[in-house]
Amino acid sequence: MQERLAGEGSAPLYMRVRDQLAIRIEEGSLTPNTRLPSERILADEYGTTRVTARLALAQLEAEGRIFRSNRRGWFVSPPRLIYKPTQDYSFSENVISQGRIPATETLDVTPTEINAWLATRTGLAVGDPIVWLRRRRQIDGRPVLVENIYLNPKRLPAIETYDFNRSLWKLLREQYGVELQGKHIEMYPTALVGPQANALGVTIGTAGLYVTRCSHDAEGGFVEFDEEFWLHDALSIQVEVY
Amino acid sequence: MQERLAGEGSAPLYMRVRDQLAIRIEEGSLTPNTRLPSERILADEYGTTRVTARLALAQLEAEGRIFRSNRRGWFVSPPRLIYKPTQDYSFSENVISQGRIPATETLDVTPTEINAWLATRTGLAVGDPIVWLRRRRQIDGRPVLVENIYLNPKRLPAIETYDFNRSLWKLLREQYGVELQGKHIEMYPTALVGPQANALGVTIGTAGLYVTRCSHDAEGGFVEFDEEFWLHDALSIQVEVY
DNA sequence: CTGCTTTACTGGTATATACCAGTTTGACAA
DNA sequence: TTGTCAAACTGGTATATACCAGTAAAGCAG
Repeated sequence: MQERLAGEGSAPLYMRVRDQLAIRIEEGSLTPNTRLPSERILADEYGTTRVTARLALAQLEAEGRIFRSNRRGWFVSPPRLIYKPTQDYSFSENVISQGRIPATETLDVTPTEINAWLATRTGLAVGDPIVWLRRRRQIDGRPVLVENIYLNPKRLPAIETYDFNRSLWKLLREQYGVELQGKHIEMYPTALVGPQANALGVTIGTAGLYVTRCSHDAEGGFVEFDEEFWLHDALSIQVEVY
Repeated sequence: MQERLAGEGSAPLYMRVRDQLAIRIEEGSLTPNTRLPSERILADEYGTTRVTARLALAQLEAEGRIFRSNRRGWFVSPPRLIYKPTQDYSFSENVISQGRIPATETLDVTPTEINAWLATRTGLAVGDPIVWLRRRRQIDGRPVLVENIYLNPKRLPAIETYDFNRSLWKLLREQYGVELQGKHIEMYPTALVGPQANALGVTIGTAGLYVTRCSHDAEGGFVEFDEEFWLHDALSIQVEVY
């Protein structure tokens, strides 16, 4: 190809490449979940090198417009899931209501003990028993979050014997009569590292959103503490205040 | 120096450099707002090249642990500001209550008209008058967000004549008797580009958090629409639900 | 001491190249 | 037709190098 981009705007080359790709996404010639041309081909098309092409791709990734799948290529990001933490309790119902297909996988269920960090979050004492549940959740087949859930076995006896590949919220309500009342939610953007990046199949350091949620029942007793690691391009958060 | 890092864990070199720097931050030999050694010096210290050193730095930046100031160097990030969108109305008061020093600069005040995008957000009609206000806000001298505020001149006559380098929320209450009642908040992680990156003095593409807030008064009338662009490492969001 | 200019230093952008580690595809054998 | 294996291709990591564009410090002139 060797079609060099004009340097009119004097913008950096990698931003001009970014702009060209953004146009191809916006105008619809590249639709959600479509694979982009490979880095080597893009570099050739725009008359530059892989390093610069990767800068342009990293830019679009940071904007949440494309994502990568390990050694498979770059893909156009699907729309963000709208998530209303003050209203939504069920991931699955929320995903379905937006016309998409949810999936949940249980990675691990481990009875363990409260450590210092969990003690300050849950109000329980260090050494108290807790059930640690790890799940991965998908939208349209794409893993978008992993979560660590810590369940209070005093409030939820034999909780570890249930199937977790379904709505936890429904399980708590139907099997234990728990009506979640209060929640404390905290969230901030950060990078996905270690087990979280692995479980989501993304490069270590991919941008993410970290969300924690501590739920209590109607009597104010601690029920569950939830720690979620989302892909940063997968959700949009909405809060209504009255 | 030329002290090459052992490759025991077989982790990539740039991650091992990252780990070394993270330790220096955690143990306190690098404190908030301290400048890190320059990229060239780091590359030399760890026996590698600038490109790899930059990978390590970009990693820590994505995690929100360091930030850069254009051509001045890399610095250790200060703690995140805790922001409770359901409770907090005043940026300044919130910053002060966390023992830090706020500052606000008015960048621009422009009377203009509602466009299609604003119409869907505010409920007003295309062509209706609106006052567009641009501000930059700092914590301890570091610009952490820029905002576009759209004020309803029908509800707030002569609003453009006031000084905006203070709490807008107090201005509305004291001068117009507005008691904000309902808010619709939306937020998602994205990259800072164009005027926003410029105003914050960061590289185009720096990770950010985009927050919009639409406020109504007690009678349900539209008062103001606010669009905020935050540095991604500057805040932690907390929501309480009862 | 003050104010200006020069210089050194910083990160920002870019090229060229190489090898590695998974994924996908296509050829071939059973 | 099915299963296996090799080849081609993908992004991931890394070195070496160069020049540009701002920042900050040193030095000099007044």
